[in-house]
Amino acid sequence: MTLHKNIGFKNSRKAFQDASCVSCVNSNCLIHKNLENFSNVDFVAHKKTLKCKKRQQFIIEGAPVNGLFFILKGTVKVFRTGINGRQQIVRFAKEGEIIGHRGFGTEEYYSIGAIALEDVVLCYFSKDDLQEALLENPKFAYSMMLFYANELNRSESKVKSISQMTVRERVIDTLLYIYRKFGNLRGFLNLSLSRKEYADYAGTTEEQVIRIFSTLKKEKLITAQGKKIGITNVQNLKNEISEHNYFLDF
Amino acid sequence: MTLHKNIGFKNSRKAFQDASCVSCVNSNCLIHKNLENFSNVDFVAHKKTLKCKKRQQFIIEGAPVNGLFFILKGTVKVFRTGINGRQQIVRFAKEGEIIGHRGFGTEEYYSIGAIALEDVVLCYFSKDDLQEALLENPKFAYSMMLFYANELNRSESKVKSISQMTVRERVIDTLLYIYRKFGNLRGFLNLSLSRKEYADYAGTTEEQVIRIFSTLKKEKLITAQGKKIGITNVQNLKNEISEHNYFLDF
DNA sequence: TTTATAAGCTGTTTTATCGCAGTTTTTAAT
DNA sequence: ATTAAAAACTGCGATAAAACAGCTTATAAA
Repeated sequence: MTLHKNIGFKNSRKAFQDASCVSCVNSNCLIHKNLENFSNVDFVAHKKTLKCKKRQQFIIEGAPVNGLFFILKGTVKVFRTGINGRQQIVRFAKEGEIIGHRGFGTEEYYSIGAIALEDVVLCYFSKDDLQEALLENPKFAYSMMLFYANELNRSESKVKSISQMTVRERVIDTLLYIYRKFGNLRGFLNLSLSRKEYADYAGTTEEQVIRIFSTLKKEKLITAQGKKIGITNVQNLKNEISEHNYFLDF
Repeated sequence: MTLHKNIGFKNSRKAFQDASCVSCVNSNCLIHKNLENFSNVDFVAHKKTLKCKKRQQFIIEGAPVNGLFFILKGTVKVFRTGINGRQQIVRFAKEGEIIGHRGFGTEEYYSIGAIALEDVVLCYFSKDDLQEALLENPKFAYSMMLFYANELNRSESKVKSISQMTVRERVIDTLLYIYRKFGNLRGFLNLSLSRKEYADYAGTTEEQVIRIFSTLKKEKLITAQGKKIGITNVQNLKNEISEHNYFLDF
């Protein structure tokens, strides 16, 4: 029953899609890592690839959960909307990462929205296909479990940060988070964000971020040319928040 | 190889311990729920049961992770220590719940501490045994994955709360959390906490909690006799935080 | 019963952060 | 190149929350 799907290329389209996971550049993608363990090749064959233009929102808060996205290429902003429309940015995600997993538990509806920060290519797996794959492949399920466990640690670490750090410390923490995750490009952080977006991640206001940025500039801790932010000395910034045993969250 | 372990009671102690999971009163325990799927009975046989006196700390922050605890009986406080020893209470846990799972990912060390709020009985499973059980039992791994997914939703909901709610709202949120999780006993919340503990959960100070409690008393929203807190009208309290689409976290 | 210690309470002061308003600069569109 | 619109910036007043200090009431120990 399953054998004839593995051999030959009668269905060339399916064969190509299989290959697209096998030869995927995102070697840290959980699907890619567990490919050899899937007895049912259909799982990967069923995946859909979709493209999003910059600024396009592909997950709407409150929409029913049908499946899960893996980023093949590009950068994504994940957020929730709070009181009086105030936005809380949950995280920034890049290629290889999973989006929409928060709704995969007992949740019927997405608790987050997701928007493309630049042109993005996404791999989409339906909830049913994923569930089937998880239940037949314990290694995959175990990998996913560990993934969630790490996300949980990250999130609870952020609870502590927000409730114990000052605004200045949270802004610095955000800068370091962007630096760890997206690195540098020609002396500037390799992800351009507005002051408002920094604020929405750090849990403060645009004005505070502007104020703190200009102070940090005076203190020669960062450089700024419009949206381009450069960290002069990473260690100096780290030192300021070292008491809050800061957590590496990629 | 495995058969002789199932039949007969040569090792009566082991047989008793197997039974203790089969006939466990915590029907929502993930081990209990997945018992029929474990091919290797040793897993449950290896579990250790331990008792903790009130106020005893059984997980120390920073200690290496060796395994995972399930609460058989009693109530537990889970916390982290922040700057200048300030305590952040992560959650309160009761029978059937898992403790120490935050360290089960790639974490080598517990990122939290756990202390018994009353006399507690714990079931302990080693990390190795659990890993083995998870990798041979996809249903169990899937259950654990969903458990983590829900914990993640809870935690990220808390990030939003803390960064967008006022202190008064957070204190009310905490009261409702205790009510949902531990219910009422003769008109009072069925878990006695100090004002300091309310503060450490809500992310504020003891004085604030005291002030807000006395205001809520004047407003006839709660009653208080020392540590015993009674919620007069649950709906009225809920209404105050309804804008923050509040999340049911048991 | 007395004493000690912790927990609860309240008024005042201090501080951090927010929100507003007005200005300048940058970016994008025509 | 010109214009419009958005983003960045700054000062100032308002405010929520924290920190401090002193006092009272429980709770536990001697």
